[in-house]
Amino acid sequence: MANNNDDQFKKVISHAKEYGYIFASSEIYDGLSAVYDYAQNGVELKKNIREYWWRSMVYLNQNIVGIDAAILMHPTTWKASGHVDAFNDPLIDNKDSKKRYRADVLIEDYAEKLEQKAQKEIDKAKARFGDAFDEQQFVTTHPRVVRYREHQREILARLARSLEAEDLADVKSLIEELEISDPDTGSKNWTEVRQFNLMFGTKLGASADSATSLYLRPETAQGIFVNFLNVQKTGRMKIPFGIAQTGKAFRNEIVARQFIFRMREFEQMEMQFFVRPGEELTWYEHWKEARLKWHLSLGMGEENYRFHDHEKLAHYANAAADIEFKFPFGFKELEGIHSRTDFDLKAHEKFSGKKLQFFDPEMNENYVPYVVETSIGLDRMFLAVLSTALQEEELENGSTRTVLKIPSILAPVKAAVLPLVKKDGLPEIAQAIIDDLQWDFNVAYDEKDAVGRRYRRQDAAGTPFCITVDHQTKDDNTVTIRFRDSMEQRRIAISEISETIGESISFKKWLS
RNA sequence: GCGAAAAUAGCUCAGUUGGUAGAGCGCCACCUUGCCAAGGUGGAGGUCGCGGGUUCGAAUCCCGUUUUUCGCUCCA
Repeated sequence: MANNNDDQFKKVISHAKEYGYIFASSEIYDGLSAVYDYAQNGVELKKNIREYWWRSMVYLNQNIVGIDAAILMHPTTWKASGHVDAFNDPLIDNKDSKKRYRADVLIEDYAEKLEQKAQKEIDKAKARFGDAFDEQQFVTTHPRVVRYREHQREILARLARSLEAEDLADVKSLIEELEISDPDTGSKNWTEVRQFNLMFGTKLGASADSATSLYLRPETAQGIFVNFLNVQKTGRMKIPFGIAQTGKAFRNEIVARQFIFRMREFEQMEMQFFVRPGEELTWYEHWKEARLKWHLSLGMGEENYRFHDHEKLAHYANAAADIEFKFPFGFKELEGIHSRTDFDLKAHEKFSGKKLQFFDPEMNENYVPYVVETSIGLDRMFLAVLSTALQEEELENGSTRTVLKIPSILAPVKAAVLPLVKKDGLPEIAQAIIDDLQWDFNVAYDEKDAVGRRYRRQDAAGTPFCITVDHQTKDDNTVTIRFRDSMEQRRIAISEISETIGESISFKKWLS
């Protein structure tokens, strides 16, 4: 089972390369870890997914508008968002158990144990003295309690000092002095402490000494939050309303793997929906449902999706769920729907000193809106489509067919126009058909090899329609249209081609 | 970052005890006059991931290194 899935995943990866969807970045230099390029077909599929999302979110919701914020943002943004703290971890490995821990957490846990010991003494005394117990006096005089607490304070103070000064050697020393061991195995054989910063740093300004340190954004959401008031004012938006954005984000993952599932440079499609405080959970449920409906509209199988509600919530959220998709390597997060409360806007108010509030005429008051976020990984969506679409079919005649059943609205090339033979004027007719279709659709031409083989070639590339020009075309201006998924063929007039394709890739048909 | 496995043509892979780099598919040209792949002829494409070493001689043995896959770890 696992092997089958591995095989399927390998096939997806090599098919992605062979048919011009995904290449490893800088391949001639042996590639770059966890960075990939979208190739000639990949760029079309990605663009089509983005557009399918954008139309659904922005065009079909009169109270949602889009923006495209810069990747570079003022550095204080990341202090306010919490990324500077939360994305910056001092990590240490145990050489024996091969386990990795956060060094600061190990030390904090040790300090916590001291506090527990002190608490134990207090509880003991409390039990002994009953009502006569003076806790205030006890904790300041009892030698063991005083010692535990003092020691704890010293440790935490030193940890804070070391982290502040980025003195990782001292953090290591602290672990050694305290004889902290691996919680699992008891080993004290530690590596050096290393700082892992998940944000990519860069410099603004050409000369090194005057340059400002910046980060490449680790999420697109903050570009929306800092523009909240601009959009609200200039767009005359009334709560509830949303701001949508697609764009690149960057994370220096410790381990980035599984093809394009986890990349260091990736693209998000996010929408932040601003609501009245207290109404956020209603909207949270609304967007959970709406987003799942969007996924299901593509017809990739209801059984391939499931919700995963978060039990452990991030510091800013009061409800969170993932839409998980069944990738070749199992169910994994594809999209997140988070109720982010007023955390982000409040934080930006605090750090910027600017009010980020909405005057609600119905309630006649100002407030900081609550936020419900939908955030989907475009690259993950791409992988979901590609891995589900790739199928090998056993045909009645015993042969197998490799076919990419990409939903036609997302397919990179909508139709291939094929002259049955490359003479007798058929190529010229085919070319004339292309000249007409290419105004509305991305179409391809192929005259090489037997037409059956060309069909298979287009199947493997994911093209939903083949238009074949034959000798009869010269007599009555009809062609054969052949459908990728059913392999069915139908005779239609040249004048009907555009309408037939157009109908099958109509947003209205797919999204309503 | 640790551990394990791997890296040979566009793809999938073979390559014997170290002795002149191969197959299938794909690609290109021409022929075959063709409606569901795999007819014929010809052709292009690889300093075997990279760098050292051992050897008369290295894809093959040794060391290092890079990348990939899987596991651990982390994950807003």
